[in-house]
Amino acid sequence: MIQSEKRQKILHATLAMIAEHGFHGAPIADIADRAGVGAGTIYRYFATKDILITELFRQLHEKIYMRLLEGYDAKKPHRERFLHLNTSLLHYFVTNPLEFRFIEQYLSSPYSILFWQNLKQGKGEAGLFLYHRLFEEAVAQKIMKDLSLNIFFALAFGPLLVMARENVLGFIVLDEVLITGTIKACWDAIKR
Amino acid sequence: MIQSEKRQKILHATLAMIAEHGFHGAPIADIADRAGVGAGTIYRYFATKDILITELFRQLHEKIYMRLLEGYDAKKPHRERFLHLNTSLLHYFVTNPLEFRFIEQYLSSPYSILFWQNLKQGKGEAGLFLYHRLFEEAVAQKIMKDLSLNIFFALAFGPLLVMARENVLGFIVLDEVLITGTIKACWDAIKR
Amino acid sequence: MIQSEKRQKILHATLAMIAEHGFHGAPIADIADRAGVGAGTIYRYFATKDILITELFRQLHEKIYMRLLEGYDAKKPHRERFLHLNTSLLHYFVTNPLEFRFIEQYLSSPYSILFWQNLKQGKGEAGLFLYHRLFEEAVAQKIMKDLSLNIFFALAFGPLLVMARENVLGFIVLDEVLITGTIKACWDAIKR
Amino acid sequence: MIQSEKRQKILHATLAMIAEHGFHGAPIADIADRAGVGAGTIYRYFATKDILITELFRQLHEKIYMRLLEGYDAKKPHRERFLHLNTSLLHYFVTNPLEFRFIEQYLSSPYSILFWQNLKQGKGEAGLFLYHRLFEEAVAQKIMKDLSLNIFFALAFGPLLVMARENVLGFIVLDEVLITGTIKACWDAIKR
DNA sequence: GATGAATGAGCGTTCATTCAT
DNA sequence: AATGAATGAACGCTCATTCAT
Repeated sequence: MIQSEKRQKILHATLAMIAEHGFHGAPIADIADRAGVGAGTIYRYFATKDILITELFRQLHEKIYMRLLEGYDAKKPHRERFLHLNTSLLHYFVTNPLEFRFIEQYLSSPYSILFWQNLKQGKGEAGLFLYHRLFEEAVAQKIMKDLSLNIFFALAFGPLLVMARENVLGFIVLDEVLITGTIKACWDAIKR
Repeated sequence: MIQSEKRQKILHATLAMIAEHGFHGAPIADIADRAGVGAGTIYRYFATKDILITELFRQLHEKIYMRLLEGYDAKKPHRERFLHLNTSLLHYFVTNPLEFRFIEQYLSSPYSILFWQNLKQGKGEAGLFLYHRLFEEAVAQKIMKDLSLNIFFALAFGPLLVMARENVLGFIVLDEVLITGTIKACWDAIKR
Repeated sequence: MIQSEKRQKILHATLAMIAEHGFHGAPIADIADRAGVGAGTIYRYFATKDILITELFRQLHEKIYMRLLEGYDAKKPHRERFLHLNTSLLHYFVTNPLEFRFIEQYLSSPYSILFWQNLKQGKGEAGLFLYHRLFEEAVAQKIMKDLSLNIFFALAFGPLLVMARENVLGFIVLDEVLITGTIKACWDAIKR
Repeated sequence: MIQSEKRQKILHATLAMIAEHGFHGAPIADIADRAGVGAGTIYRYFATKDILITELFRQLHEKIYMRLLEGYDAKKPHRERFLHLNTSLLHYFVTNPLEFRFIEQYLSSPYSILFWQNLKQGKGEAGLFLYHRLFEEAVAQKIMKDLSLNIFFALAFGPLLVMARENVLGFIVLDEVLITGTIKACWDAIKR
């Protein structure tokens, strides 16, 4: 097994363990077992458990950002761009429930405070950047309500996160129709 | 100090510790110190740490439900009722940031699985019940879109949770005007 | 309830708890519950738990000694006296299994070291004293083997303790005939 | 140090601590110190303290059984076989006082209930098996008294246990002559 | 005198991290 | 480079003892 493969196995085992059992139920020994490596080996790739977790989040975040960019066309109408982004994101969470469970826990915990701060300071390329531009333009063109960016984020992401959670818990089954329908409703909340 | 006071002190210390430092950073010894009691004392009121945490959530949940009922009038128009509920809730989170931080972490963690299941099975009186009725009526009267309950919950709560988080992290300052404005936008998402 | 009654209740609760659950499984709180008194009350009668246990043993020891004296006639033949003492003792253990369980654990634990030392130094009146005299006389009169006192104790008490244990564990049912028969066999071991 | 050595060091430290200070006075931390290992290390070899103790007893029991078999010849006369077994056992206890102290406490405590039950049900090879056969034959051949097995055990082991205790407490000094003499007296108790 | 709530030292156990192999 | 046995600090929890009522 080459190095980067091993690194990925460790990251994935961490993802699965935390997604399924929470931060509480994910000791390094179990992660190592699940990754098929020795416990000590993990420390050759990640200096501490916290860094492993932070790095896992960073990687997922980047991966999702890349996914959102796929097929995104900054020249299309704002509504269409918005639908594209949110539909992609929700679709991603629905097809990757473990990742969603991890991200959800990460973002709700004190772990994420640094992430949020960096994000708001514009450090690190992020999906938010796309929304940022989209919202600013649309507000200027009076297509969207005259609300602040943070409010738009709330109106745009909030419903999506709750739906992804309901999906992961088995309370709803999200198909393409339902996803599109709901994202359209989100648009209603922000459009003028 | 009378017994129920001490119990409340313990619950509040738990709330504050977990809100500020996460489940990780809240050992019983620290909670006890913060509550001004001995570590052993906590176990006179709560059999295990898990039960303490679960009970804390249950109590907050009940308290918030009561708060939502205040001034709620089932005879008023649906939009007004919706605005009342969501405004009250967001207002509550804004004025009780520690409680929000705790609730957010609790609901994102495996702790909450039981809670969600009970909720969906209608066990325990909950704020959701009010929304339930409200949504069903409004859908029947073609005031709201023809979406499922779970989708409404997502559209109604999602933005609110994100805003409360942004508020607690200091990214936005929510005043009454902003709260009302955003909740009205939420209504746009669900109304026909 | 008068004082001495309460004291007895505490002693009996201690006896029962330790007999049934061992030294491990007998916290003061449980003993207090079983005795029907407050936990603090126990400390008005016994300075520490160790003293309570030691005093319980002392009391049982004295009680049993008194029992052995009943009907004991130093003028009867040695064999008869021996049969009387051992039969009484085994009978006592059979009819008081909790006391036997407690005594057995006490004597096997480091608690008892002091007791043994005192006994050997002749401190405290004890059943052993009767045996002491009996053995010395019988050896002098060539009725018993020419063995040391300690060996006689072993030959006289050893079988009795094992039988009492087998009885308490339900492996044998000891009736009068069996008791007498076995004690007679013990006599065979020590007589010339 | 190889693994099995470390395991043995832990078992021996447990033996010594419990023999000297009782179950009470043998916390894992002290056992670990005495074994020269970290406290956590013990849990790599034994899942719980109870399992450590139970396993220690099991191992001692097996070792002693093996010792009794040494030089045991089922074709020799019953008396000789009996003297061999009991002399070996008492000799073992005299030369291994710590083991005797531990075994004594173990067998008197609630720990041992399971052991007794298994023994009586014939589970696990045990020294008792040898006695079993010996007694049955000797009774059939009218060499021994017509008593039940349990009674024989009492008459055979009882004195031996008391003597071992007196030896360990320093009240008697058992040499070969004394051991043999006493065991012969035990035979008198069971022979016809 | 009697209580039982309160205490905190001390327990058994876990687990992030280290390091000899 | 990789391992996993070893570690011990830190955890959740218990319980003998105290003391305000």
